[in-house]
Amino acid sequence: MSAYHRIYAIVQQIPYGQVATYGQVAELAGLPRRARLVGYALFRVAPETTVPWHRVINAKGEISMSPFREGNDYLQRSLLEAEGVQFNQNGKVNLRQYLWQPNHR
DNA sequence: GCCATGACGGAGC
DNA sequence: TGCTCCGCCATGG
Repeated sequence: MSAYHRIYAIVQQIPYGQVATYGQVAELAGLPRRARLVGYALFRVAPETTVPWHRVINAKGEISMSPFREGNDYLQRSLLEAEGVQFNQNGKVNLRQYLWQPNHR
């Protein structure tokens, strides 16, 4: 089983209306300090799976932009807003409010 | 099998 | 408060 597969398994557990950070997903997947791999993994699978990739954002509470995404980053924001996640003026979400807390169910 | 890459994170200035 | 730099390492060519 590849590291990517485990990452996807974790992402699928993120509840509707909540978000998780790359580092958090990496840790839960048993891959501490490999946040970059999480982002890379999602980049490679995004268009082909039902994984809620849009619920994964960076530690700052922002959507990670990349020229390779060609606008998918904006789509991500729309999908989150559709789930009730609110963004502030700086394009950030309040992690204290929306961050997924596995322990807390 | 070697090498560049990359949706990050966090320390340092 | 904000920008830069560096460590991390699986994947693909």
